Amino acid sequence: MADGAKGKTAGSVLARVPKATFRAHIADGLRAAILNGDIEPGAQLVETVLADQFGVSRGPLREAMRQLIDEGLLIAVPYTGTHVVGLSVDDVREIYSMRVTLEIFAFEQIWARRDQSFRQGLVARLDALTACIDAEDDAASIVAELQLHGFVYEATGHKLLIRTWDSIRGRLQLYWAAHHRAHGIRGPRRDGHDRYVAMALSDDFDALKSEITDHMARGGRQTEEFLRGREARAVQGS
Amino acid sequence: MADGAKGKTAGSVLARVPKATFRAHIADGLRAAILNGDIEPGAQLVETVLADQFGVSRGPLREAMRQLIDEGLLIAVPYTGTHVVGLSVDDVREIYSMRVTLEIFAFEQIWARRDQSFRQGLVARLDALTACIDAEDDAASIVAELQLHGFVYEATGHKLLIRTWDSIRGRLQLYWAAHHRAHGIRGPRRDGHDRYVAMALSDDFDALKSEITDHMARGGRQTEEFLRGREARAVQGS
DNA sequence: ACGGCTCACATTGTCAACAATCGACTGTCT
DNA sequence: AGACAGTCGATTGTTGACAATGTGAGCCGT
Repeated sequence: MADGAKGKTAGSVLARVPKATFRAHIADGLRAAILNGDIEPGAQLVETVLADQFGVSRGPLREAMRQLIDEGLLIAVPYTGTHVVGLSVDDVREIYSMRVTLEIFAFEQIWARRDQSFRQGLVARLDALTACIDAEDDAASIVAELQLHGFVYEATGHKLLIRTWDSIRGRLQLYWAAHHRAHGIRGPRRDGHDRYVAMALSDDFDALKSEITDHMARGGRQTEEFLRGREARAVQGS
Repeated sequence: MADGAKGKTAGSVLARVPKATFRAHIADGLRAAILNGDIEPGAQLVETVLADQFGVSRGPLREAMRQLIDEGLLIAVPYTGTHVVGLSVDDVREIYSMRVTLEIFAFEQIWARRDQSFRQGLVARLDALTACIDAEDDAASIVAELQLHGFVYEATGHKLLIRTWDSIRGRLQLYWAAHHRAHGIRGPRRDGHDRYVAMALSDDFDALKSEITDHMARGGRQTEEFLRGREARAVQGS
């Protein structure tokens, strides 16, 4: 609609001024604290305490919490309390089974449209992930792996799919982060993702499908085993 | 208070006491108003006005609005305004393409576990839908169709999948409701769903898959055409 | 000693007032 | 006449106080 836009020199790089609104800022901070493990799964969150901690009133904090509830990281019961979501084997199974379907769907969407920039982007993110793994930086590896997979979703341009991925990513990161804190090294080995990317750039869609299925099965199994061990320990410790 | 109710005969059916909290109540009311067409797509929502209208303060209303934003029914830009989401052809394409994938996934999950109660539930919802169509009650038909498909998702017990369906259902209902208001009769004919259910109860998974694909293609095309006509009219009218 | 009741505390839900920001209008300068 | 700066109204963002609700401890009666 008549944007006129004459100049606007290089709009892309400097578009990120703080942009205001506490809500988003707080939500980011809280999310980071949860995924970082500063607040552990199952812990109760009290609005007044957090409000003080963030130095804001309860209003914006409330809205931030509600956003995290929608992301599936928090659970609230009225007039009673709000807790960080707990870790459960069932959830992991659901997340990984869903990822298989969604990721294959993503590749269906983009398969015929894979261009140079897609290939380059994918390889770049694989390199970044590999670098993090080689540097043995687990936290960075988790982020890099999420970005590798996230790039595929983004590339489809399918807004609804991206939304859905966003709603899963948080929980996935929560599990990985917990795994990382417990065992140190977590991520799949390098070659796992090498094969994944190779298939993604190949012309054999069926091979990619089974690679995704295997990839997820491996990841899911690994995470499940970690959780089962954790549960066993919890029972023992109680 | 302290109802003490030792008896509580039949705990399952009466679990739904009002349960308090304005937020949910307002969210329901607002959602209904939007889907009903009382507030039309693209319209601006002003917090103060709605707060008066609902007879509550801006606090709870704000949270209800934020919930609808997460459901994809509203769009807010900070300090500026909140609008009901507009109707777009791209969105419809995305929704229907996603539905194909999700619904096939749902049947994959439940295929081997289809028991008597599943079959009965499915048929019951088909009958309900058929009755609404025969009665030419479009509004009820829309709800019934959503419940038919929703039943499949629910039956999987896959919480994440159900969540995802919930996040799509609102938008889908928005489009159908708009279509209904514009053209009166909207829904696919009876036999479309008859075949769908027949396949869902058969033992031929591949046949079901193609039926779902066709089913969605028909629905998507129909909705798309409606939207294109609407856009053309809008351009003409402007 | 056990079950039920009451009461106080902790926490969330709700409200009305205040501040920050955006968009458009208007008046002025070139 | 055109463009820019300043200002005004509208709307959302934020705040602190107050009300409703759920939970657990302690008390009383049996």
